[in-house]
Amino acid sequence: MAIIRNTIAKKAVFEIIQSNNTAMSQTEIFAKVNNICDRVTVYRILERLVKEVKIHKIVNINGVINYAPCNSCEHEQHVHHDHLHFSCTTCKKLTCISDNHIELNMPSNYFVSEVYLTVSGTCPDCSI
Amino acid sequence: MAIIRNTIAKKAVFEIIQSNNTAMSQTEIFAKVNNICDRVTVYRILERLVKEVKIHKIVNINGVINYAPCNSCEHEQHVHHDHLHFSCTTCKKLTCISDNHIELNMPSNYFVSEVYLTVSGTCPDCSI
DNA sequence: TATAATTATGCAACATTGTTGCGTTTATAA
DNA sequence: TTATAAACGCAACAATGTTGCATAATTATA
Repeated sequence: MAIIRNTIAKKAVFEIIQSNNTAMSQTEIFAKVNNICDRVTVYRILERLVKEVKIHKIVNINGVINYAPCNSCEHEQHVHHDHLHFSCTTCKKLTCISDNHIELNMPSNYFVSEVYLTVSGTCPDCSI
Repeated sequence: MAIIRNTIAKKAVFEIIQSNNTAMSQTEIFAKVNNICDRVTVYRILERLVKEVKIHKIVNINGVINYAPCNSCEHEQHVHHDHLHFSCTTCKKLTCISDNHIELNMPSNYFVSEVYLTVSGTCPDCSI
């Protein structure tokens, strides 16, 4: 079984994600690590953090993968985040918004592991 | 005002999307057009078809953009598709599934234009 | 403490997906 | 039939993500 190491770069990446109020892409995160580590290392750290369920992965409506901390969601087996993601078409920012639980009506034989509810539109900052 | 042309390549692309039971990526579509046209042309055709609301754009959980026909959704201003998208983690296929309407509980100042509900997991074909 | 094992990193190279500019071709209206 | 705008091909580029491999760093253990 793999032993998890908490390296300087990993701590820095996690810190950056947690202290931001919107979800961030790899590019944005890498821009903030200030060359502590390589671009590839950031990708690998993100992969590990996702696997450790410390952050989660969300795609915005343009297909760019974003990362957000797993604070609010005290998920049972990581199923059903009780929040939705707002993807602003103007500033491209992705924001987590708490919301009610979603009722699904799935046909049989589909095994559901995650629910992603993303809403696009204009965020308060851009609708002024 | 722009005049819309219905070219051979455009007809072919639309035909391919419509006759497939899962949403398709540009790569899959291009593989099927059999060199009628260039790779770039496929991108531009897809762009036009989206603008004409003949197809719509969905991202799968890996961030790859997929296209599906706008058959079922008799959308009012294209808001609220009454279906969800199932993104299979095994075969990566994206399937449209009809579902009930989703009730949203948005904070004020957020202007909602589109709702994307994507569920990931294992599809019937992969769960055997 | 020394050494082995394994985890994490850097670098280079590559793959995939999507975009832009520009000259040419083609479809449509008059 | 011809003018015009739309669509196209090609080349080049940009952004994002991945892989292989040698090296460095950390942890286990002898």
